[in-house]
Amino acid sequence: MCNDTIKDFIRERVARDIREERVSGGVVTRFPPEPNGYLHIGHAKSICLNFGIAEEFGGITYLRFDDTNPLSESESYVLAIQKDVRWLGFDWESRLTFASDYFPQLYEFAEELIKRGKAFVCDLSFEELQQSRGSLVEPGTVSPYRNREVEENLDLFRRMRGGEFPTGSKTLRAKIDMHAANINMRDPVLYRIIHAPHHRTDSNWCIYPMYDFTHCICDALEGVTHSLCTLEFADHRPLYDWVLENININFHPPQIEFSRLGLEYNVMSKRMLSQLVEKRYVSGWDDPRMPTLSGLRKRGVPPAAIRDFCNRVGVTKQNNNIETELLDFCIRNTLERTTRRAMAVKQPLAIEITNFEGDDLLLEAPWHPKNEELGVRTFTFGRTIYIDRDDFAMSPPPKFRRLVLGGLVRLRYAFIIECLDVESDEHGTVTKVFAKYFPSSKSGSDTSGLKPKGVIQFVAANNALNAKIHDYYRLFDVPTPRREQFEQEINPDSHVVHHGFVEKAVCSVSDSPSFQFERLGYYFSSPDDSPTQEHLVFHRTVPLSQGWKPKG
RNA sequence: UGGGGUGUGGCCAAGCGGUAAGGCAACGGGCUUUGAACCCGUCAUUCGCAGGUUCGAAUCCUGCCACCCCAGCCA
Repeated sequence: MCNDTIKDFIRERVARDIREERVSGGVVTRFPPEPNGYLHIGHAKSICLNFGIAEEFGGITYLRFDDTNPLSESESYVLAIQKDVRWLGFDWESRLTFASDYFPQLYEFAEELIKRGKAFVCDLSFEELQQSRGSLVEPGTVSPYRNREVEENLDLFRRMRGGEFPTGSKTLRAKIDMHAANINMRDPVLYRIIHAPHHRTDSNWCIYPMYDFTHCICDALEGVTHSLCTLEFADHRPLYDWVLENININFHPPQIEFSRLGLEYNVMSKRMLSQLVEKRYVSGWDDPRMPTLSGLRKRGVPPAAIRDFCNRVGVTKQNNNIETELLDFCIRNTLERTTRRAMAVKQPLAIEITNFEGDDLLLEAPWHPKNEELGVRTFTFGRTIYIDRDDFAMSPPPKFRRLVLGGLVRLRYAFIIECLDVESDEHGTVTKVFAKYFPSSKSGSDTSGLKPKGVIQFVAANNALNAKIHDYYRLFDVPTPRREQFEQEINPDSHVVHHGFVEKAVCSVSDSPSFQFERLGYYFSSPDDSPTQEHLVFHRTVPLSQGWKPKG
């Protein structure tokens, strides 16, 4: 974690507001997700910002669901989102709210607007409204219903609420300016008719308020001192302010925008993410390749790593596309000190130790090379052992420091071996290696005087447990997948499964699902995976950083 | 041809008129029974471009250029 005091333009603003006594009752922020999808790492940036600021300045944060559209929202998302926020490490305590909690008040404010002649009921169809809105360069045209009397508007609006009109047949619109350069100000829709049950209010309502009308009022009612949102809402700020200025409400939060998080080789749009799920490119919202919080969790990414990441990327208004290396760094950095080491082979290659006779030897190694508190584990060495295919080469590339025919290598925490011979199949693929070991070279008490160039991990046949090892790679082939063709840019090799072995000792650990398989990476045994008799299951959280790449 | 936002090294990002922080990546070296971790060191004469103001500009002014967002009864 970086311990430096975080500083960005929003925190500076908050600090200044406090200093100049503009926030009398303490800082209040909110995280306002719509329950129509799962949270992703971009949301984490917003969560860390909102909850982080409240923590730092002694304030409070609401978790408020922006549930004004019953057509796309549901209870299951509400639950999933709460789980993710909690997992990330934040607590809203008693401050769980829903925009739908405020439907009665919102309705009253709408009537107030009508009574003040600031809103009218419009009968324009969807297409007509779209037509009359104008374009980016042409002003809109005024609705023929704009001049209805207050009484008529009130009557119509009440009947809309009463369920007299079909879905989509009428809207309540703000009376602002059809000539406004900002399209959001061209008499925007405030309420629409939707005859559909809502996950919280069931069928109590058939009219639902729009985001622009709802969000600012909810912020004000909750006393939000700093309403933080992403840049695409900057154009909505004049409307946010207009609504609050035209109703009788005694609080007016400032809206402050920052840029959303971009992560290379990923997509962050809810639409694209749900496409990946629906079209089965991934196994679900929690697929370990997804940038969702549930996906990251399933991959074994610790929440602290995500928080660290969010703090490191900063908060500005610049468009950004963060390299995945930074996230990987944060993950390794938080896992490094506390994660047990173990040995595993992904693609087993058998070695017969020709000069080994009798029962396996019992050996010992620390769970962590530096953190002694983690203690030690035992494992065995015997006549048959497995190493990774990658750690043996008949024709090694330059600077290869592993096992070669006639060469020496150190088996991690065990002995030095020398490769004597190999056995190959008809394709020339090595199927078995014959080697001799040097009894005097035992780790910790080596008197052999031999100096092998490299060290590789191994698992003795008698100490091996079957393991299904999932390796994950980037989901996309390109740094910035394009909305129009992202399906063609999916990396077909983003998921590789190996049937390998891990040392038995991993089963004796119950307090942590994460291991660093030495020289391979950090792996995670997900509690979601149903345990089977045949094999253990591990997901690669992140590979180790590579100091040497084969093939140069 | 409208409105809003942004331009500092490969990716982020400080900088708020006094002579370019930091992180990641990369590269070089040390250490090493994980080619990991760890430790050293290198990495912007220059801040989108062009003018101007000033003793002095990434910071102020003017003009240009580039990129992102906006025409849901989505949020």
